[in-house]
Amino acid sequence: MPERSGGRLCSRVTAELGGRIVAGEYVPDQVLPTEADLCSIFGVSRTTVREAVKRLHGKGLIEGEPRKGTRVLPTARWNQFDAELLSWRMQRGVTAEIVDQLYEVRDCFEPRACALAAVQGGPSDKVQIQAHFHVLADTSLTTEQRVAADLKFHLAIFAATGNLFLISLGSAIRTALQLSFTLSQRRSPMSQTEQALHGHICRAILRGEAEASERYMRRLLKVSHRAVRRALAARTP
Amino acid sequence: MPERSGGRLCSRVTAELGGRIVAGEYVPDQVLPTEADLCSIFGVSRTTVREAVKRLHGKGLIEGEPRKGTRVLPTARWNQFDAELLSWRMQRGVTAEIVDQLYEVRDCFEPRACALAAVQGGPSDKVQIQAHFHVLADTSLTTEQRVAADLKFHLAIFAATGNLFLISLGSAIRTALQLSFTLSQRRSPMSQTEQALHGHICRAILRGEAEASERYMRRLLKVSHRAVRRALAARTP
DNA sequence: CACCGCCATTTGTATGATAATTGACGACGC
DNA sequence: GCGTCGTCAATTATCATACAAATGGCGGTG
Repeated sequence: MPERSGGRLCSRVTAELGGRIVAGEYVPDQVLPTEADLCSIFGVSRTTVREAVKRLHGKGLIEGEPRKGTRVLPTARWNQFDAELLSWRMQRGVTAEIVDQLYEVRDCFEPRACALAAVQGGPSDKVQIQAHFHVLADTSLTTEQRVAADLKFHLAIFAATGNLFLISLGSAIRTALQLSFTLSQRRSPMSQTEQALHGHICRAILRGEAEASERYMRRLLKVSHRAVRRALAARTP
Repeated sequence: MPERSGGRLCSRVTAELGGRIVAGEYVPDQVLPTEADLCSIFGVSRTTVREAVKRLHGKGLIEGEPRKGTRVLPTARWNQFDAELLSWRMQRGVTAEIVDQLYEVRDCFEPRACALAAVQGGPSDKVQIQAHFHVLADTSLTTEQRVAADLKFHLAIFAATGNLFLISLGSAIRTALQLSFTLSQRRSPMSQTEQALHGHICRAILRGEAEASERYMRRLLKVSHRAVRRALAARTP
């Protein structure tokens, strides 16, 4: 029985059940114990189980039909960009595969987001980006604080695009990155190269230079990806 | 009382409430009637309301705390790529803004997905892509059937990448495109240009030509975007 | 052997009650 | 007068129970 404290009971059950599903304990198509069984498994009432199940249904993980039971949906129907789902996946082991796929995705849209921010971002958006960069460059802060600033820097770029989809995508990425940084041993202070690239990106966006910001972001992602992979590889063996 | 038939009661309430939120009837931060009020508004029991609320919670639309009530979260925390959420947004009016942002995102991902499919896709993946293209090219079928094949063609490309995030993205896009096609008056038979571009993409992927497939997909998206915009503009005035 | 109808199982919905959380207000002491 | 503390009330969270609806299987019957 997971007696992890904090948070609502329903949330804990949701996380437990969701975690087991993403861990492959219950595989797509069919399965999942009946609600009554889940009650005894988790030691909670049917109401609570049901609400957890509904939350997972809302994320596209499962689907229920009377008499036939509640079955796990194929992974293609899961909302892989859901922040909670991502966090469950990464807490059950940050594999190189997840990280690689994540950077693949980031490489698709972050450079473009830079270009959009440079062209379409308003002055207030750009000031935000700059502000977060300044925190990032402040060497007197703790690593943790600078990691937070790093995330906010990237989120501010998304916000500047004004594209709801990209903004939402940013939130998901935020969760993933935060975990990948934290779990992969809070990599040593950001390299000089990454530091410098952040600066280049920031300035390019402020000046409205779309292509330059795009290029710099591509390079940053390449460098960052390598760093995360190294940190990950150094942990597992 | 929305007496729309079909589907479970809980699903209807979820769609109604979710629809009202995305329509801006309840704005972010604060508000939302108490559960008891929602019961009388929708004419259902508290159990049902609660399960609908939990589903929306799972999508990141709302958050509840005892005594403080249930409040709408800022749009940045919504899972914009959730298929249901997208469908609610588009059913309440497919604005040019949504379509534009959607194509912006597609332009980020789909060309890259083509390149990945060309390089990393296995033989069976590629056969699938080809099969859907052949349906698409069959002029003897109904428009509806070919629209379906069009969607499947794009989904097959995502599937061939093997990247879970991209595959999930495809599902969301699928919903959006289906609606945008349907609502925007099922545009006249796909233009010759689009037809030809699908063929170019298909062949380039089968041959493993990453850059070529990427280029063709970019052109297809450009053409398709214009077509949808035209269809949309012709409907509203 | 084939067809029909009843029964058991499982999710869906309803109802009522109790716990837990937290904001608001008022009483008390300094 | 002012601050601190306790009580109250409102609202979600959780529990227990019951009934409805759907569906697959089982057994009865011709």
